[in-house]
Amino acid sequence: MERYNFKEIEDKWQKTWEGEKKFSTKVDKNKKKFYCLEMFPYPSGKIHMGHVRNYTIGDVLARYKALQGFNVLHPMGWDSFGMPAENAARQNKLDPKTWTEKNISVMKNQLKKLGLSIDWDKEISTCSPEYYKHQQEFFLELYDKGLVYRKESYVNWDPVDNTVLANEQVIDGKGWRSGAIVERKKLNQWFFKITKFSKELLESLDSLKNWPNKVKIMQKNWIGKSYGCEIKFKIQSKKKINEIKCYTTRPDTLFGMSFLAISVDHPIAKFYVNDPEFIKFKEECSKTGTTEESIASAEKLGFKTDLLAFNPLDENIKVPVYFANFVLMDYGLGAVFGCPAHDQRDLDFAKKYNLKVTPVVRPEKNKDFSIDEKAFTDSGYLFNSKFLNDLKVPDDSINKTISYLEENNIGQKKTNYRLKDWGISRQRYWGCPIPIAYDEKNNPVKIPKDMLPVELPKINQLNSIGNPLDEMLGWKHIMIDGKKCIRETDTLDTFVDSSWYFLRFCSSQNKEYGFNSDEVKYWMPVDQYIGGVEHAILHLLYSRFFMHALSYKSNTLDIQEPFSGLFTQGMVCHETYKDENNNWVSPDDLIIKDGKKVLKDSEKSVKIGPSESMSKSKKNTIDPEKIIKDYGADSVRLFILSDSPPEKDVQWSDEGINSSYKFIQKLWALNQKIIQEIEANHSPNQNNDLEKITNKFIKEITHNIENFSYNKIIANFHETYSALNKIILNKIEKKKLIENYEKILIAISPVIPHFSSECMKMINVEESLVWPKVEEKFLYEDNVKFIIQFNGKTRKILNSKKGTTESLLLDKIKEDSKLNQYLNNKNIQKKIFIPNKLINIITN
RNA sequence: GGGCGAAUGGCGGAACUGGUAGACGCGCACGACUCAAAAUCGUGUUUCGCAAGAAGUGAGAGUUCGAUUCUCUCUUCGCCCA
Repeated sequence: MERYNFKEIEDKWQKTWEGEKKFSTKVDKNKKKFYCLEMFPYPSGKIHMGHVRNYTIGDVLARYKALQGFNVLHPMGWDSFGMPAENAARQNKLDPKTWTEKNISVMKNQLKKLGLSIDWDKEISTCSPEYYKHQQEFFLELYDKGLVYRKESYVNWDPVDNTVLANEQVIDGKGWRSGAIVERKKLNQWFFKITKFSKELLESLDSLKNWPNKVKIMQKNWIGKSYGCEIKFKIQSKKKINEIKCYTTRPDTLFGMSFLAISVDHPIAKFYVNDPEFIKFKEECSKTGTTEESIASAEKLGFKTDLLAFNPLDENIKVPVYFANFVLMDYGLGAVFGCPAHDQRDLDFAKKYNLKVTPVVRPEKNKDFSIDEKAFTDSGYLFNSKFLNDLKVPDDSINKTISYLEENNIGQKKTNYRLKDWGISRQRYWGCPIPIAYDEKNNPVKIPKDMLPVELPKINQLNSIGNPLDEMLGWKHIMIDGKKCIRETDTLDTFVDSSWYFLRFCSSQNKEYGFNSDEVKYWMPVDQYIGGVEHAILHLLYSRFFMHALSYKSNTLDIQEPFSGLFTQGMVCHETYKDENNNWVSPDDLIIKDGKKVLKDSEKSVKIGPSESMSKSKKNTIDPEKIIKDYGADSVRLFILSDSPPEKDVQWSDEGINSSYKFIQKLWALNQKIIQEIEANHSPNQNNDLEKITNKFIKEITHNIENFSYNKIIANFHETYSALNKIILNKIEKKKLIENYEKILIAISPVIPHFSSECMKMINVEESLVWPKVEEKFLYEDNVKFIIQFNGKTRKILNSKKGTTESLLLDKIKEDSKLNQYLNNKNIQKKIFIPNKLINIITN
């Protein structure tokens, strides 16, 4: 028998689909829409197994929804601005544009070989001027709405490469390339006012019913709403400083206050700018990075001022005021009061500077309590706190203290968010230019609409130092309304590019504006968004913000939430290998000899390590293109779904892909048998289970696709294959066989579309296909399996008619030679009977 | 340190609202075909036991006629935040 020639058949169907534009979609208001979107890839060079998994999961859903009659939008694009292109360009001395475009064309070809049902007519690339032109318009639109502003802010500065580093380029406080210690440096930068929507972004999370709970919790924590209090502290000073305001979530610990700590960027720092000691201290502070983590783990440092702060609850108590490196100006008010007994950071600080440690919360009333090395942060009762003593911590104590502070006009209840405004300036070449220039007084001027897009100037070679746009004088200097201006040379964070691409897909060719509002109204929101959980916070939050911001004060757009459904898939893992010198070894360099994996060249054995997420550094990657070439796209699709539930990690294995390949060959053999049976043209005959098998299969597979239980779909495939194989030679009537086989082929088509199309062609199924309905009548069972339990232990399964009564079942049990033993010489104390399911007899 | 989640054969994993634990796949063993091997097909495969049977879902308790599923405590691991 002829083997299944996947190469020829897959190629044929991919060409057919492309030729007839099978997957191109248009707005059709008579049809219900379904917007299926997977996170678009960064064109890094080649697709990897993570992409294969992501896009296969999405493709199964898109094809299934299309068969169900939905008008499906399933587009693809390229997140094509970003640092890897710049790094590659510096290394290989070429233009990032050339590098990126080459990668896109390679990867697009690879994706096409997977047989995805993508509407390539809607393809977009964020680095093309047709795309980022509209992004620049949006920027100016948000600028007009007051949602964009400029301020001085810290960046990670690499003093050797003279460049700004992203947080992930800072490794252990050092620059990833130069190894130099990273400094904090202040630069003028652009921000999106995401904090304006803190409340909305938090509250509308509840409306996202089809999001994983864990992602919603992560976003909630990131936004970080807290209830607290702003407190005024009177200051004793020879300078013109009367008071300092602090924000705190723990006003109830005020009697434990032993110092006040303020940020070096706090307004009162201006009184110290000429103090050489302070300047030195500020420089010292700039040596820690900008991430919360690096600030938290750095040694706590303070600079003692000549100021004293009064405790607002008892003016006889005065405490010193310090500038401290762990207080940031952009959280709260840039000033906090220190209560060492109940905050570990404050305790470390107090120990270093010999400050008083007064405990004010103790776990039990009327018991001695003191603080040693560890701050006490649990709940308990207040003490050492005069009129607040014995209040229950935290609820009573915080509320009562706030009431007292408000009544006495010392403090005010306030809600605070951890979320900070989104810094969007990047001192890089390969990004979307910010459509702003500065006049001679350095005031920002919008680039007029008719001068958009601000195109990135062509560049021949990137230097390793600084931002190349700074050097492009011809580009930088422009005239706006007859005035000499200088362009902004920073580019936008690439997260901006991906914050609205899903809108662009709705009308990707629209020239006038970023999208057409009619088309957006029809397609949006994305019904199912699929991608890695690593984007659970930033990308998803930024996209949500962008929708809120575009809808804000808009009469054309009123969609707040871009993604009504979200699915986060797991990673693809592979075993790791090391040679005798502990160097990573690629699976491609191994062969199997005597059942053991050995090095191809030397035949030396390797150490097999744990299965880990595929990465170039551990050399445990598998190239999808090679696998598709060897096994075919359908086999790859089948395997990538089969072993694990999609939300969990999956182990790639040679045995696994091989088994999928063999399964398709078996299906092909079955197909040949079926064709022969159809040609045999059997006359009608009773008594076979074909309809039952078909309908059971459709019922299960429908349920499993709806629930993202894709691994169980593959199990359904195997079960159905075995069942069919058993009955197929039972001389089934031609018409019935074709009808059922067609349904089965449609049901497997979302996973293995090429194979299914080929088989359908062989039985001449050509009309437009519809997902089959389950016919319950074929699933009706006369007999039910009754579970017979004695004292809770299952002893036998009895087949009996549906609706068998308790007493009838009991009779059957008494007749059964094995079961009646359990009743001999026993009294029945109790019987639990569940109709058509179970009887449990309790005896003594 | 905080939040979230997970733990089931040699391995990946099934078990819908509590009701036959181990579907399906991998691996392994045996058998058929073959001079032989590969491929293919068939049978078996939680553990102990020849068997009848007993034990068994990370550990310990609890609720229940009945718990992988619900509650509590603990252990280990993963992810996110710090």
